Amino acid sequence: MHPATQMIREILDVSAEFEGHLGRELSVNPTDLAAMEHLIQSGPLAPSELARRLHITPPAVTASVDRLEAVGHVLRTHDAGDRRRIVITASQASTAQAMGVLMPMIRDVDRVIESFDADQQAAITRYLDQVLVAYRSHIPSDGSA
Amino acid sequence: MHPATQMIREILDVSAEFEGHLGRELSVNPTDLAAMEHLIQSGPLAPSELARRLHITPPAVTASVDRLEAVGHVLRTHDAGDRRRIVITASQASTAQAMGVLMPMIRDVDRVIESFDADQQAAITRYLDQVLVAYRSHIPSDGSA
DNA sequence: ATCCATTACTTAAAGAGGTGAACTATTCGA
DNA sequence: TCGAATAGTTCACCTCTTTAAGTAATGGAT
Repeated sequence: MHPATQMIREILDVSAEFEGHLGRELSVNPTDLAAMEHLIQSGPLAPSELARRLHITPPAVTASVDRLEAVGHVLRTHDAGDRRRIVITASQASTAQAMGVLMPMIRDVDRVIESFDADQQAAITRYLDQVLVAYRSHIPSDGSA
Repeated sequence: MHPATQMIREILDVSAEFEGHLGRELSVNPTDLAAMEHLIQSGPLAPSELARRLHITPPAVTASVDRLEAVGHVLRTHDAGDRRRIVITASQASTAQAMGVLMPMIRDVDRVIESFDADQQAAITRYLDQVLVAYRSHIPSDGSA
């Protein structure tokens, strides 16, 4: 196995550790953390959308949002137009708290590539893109339809 | 966020999907899959070592090994020298089954870097190494002692 | 040589989180 | 306006995990 391939695997491990750290920081379980990440990344979302993204069922989302709401991490609001619909919003304070952990890490990772010249940066970007392609080619395309 | 940084994040997502695929292939839950991966990667391990690596408690390992043993994925053997100790070994057939999914993916990812010239390969490798360093610098060094 | 503390794993009871099925409220097309 | 569809929730049940207690084996101190 090429050192680069091995390092990608190590990045996966380190990333998992980082998630654990962030989860402890916000005092939430992995599912609730994943929900928070989507809400912070994408803005307010419907429970059904969270269910789709987290690969869990609607009742599990209800439970997750209950937990997050109880500790003030998110807010439930009813959609004005369609009163069946609920919108989940990450609280400002919790978003800031998560950002406080995420941003410095992202900034540092982002900074790494800047120390390479344009040609090297292009190579790195193309490499990552092709790794992504290779990875994806080994995942059966869902088939849930 | 630089495209490269964004792609690393996407690799994390795709990798998670791939894990799901492998788990379905072996018909095991995420915990049991993680155990299998360690056993395949590192060879026979003690339950206590699995507990340490998977960040779960010894009873959870007992349960996991019970499940894996029941479907023939692993074998429990008593250590000859110290009869308190147990050694868990991944079965030959299950290892081959997992390899059948893993190897083609690893091979393809490994192949990606070969299409770059020596200078670019060095840049890619150094980039990944520094990303790893950056990532690690944002993880509190355990502190469980 | 024999205790007693320690180590390694398991069993047991209880808790957290997930799913499928059924329920409630709301919207929308015939 | 009424039946079907949609969105979210409640309910019962199941799986997996943890803490606490139990069992077996080892090993150092006497």
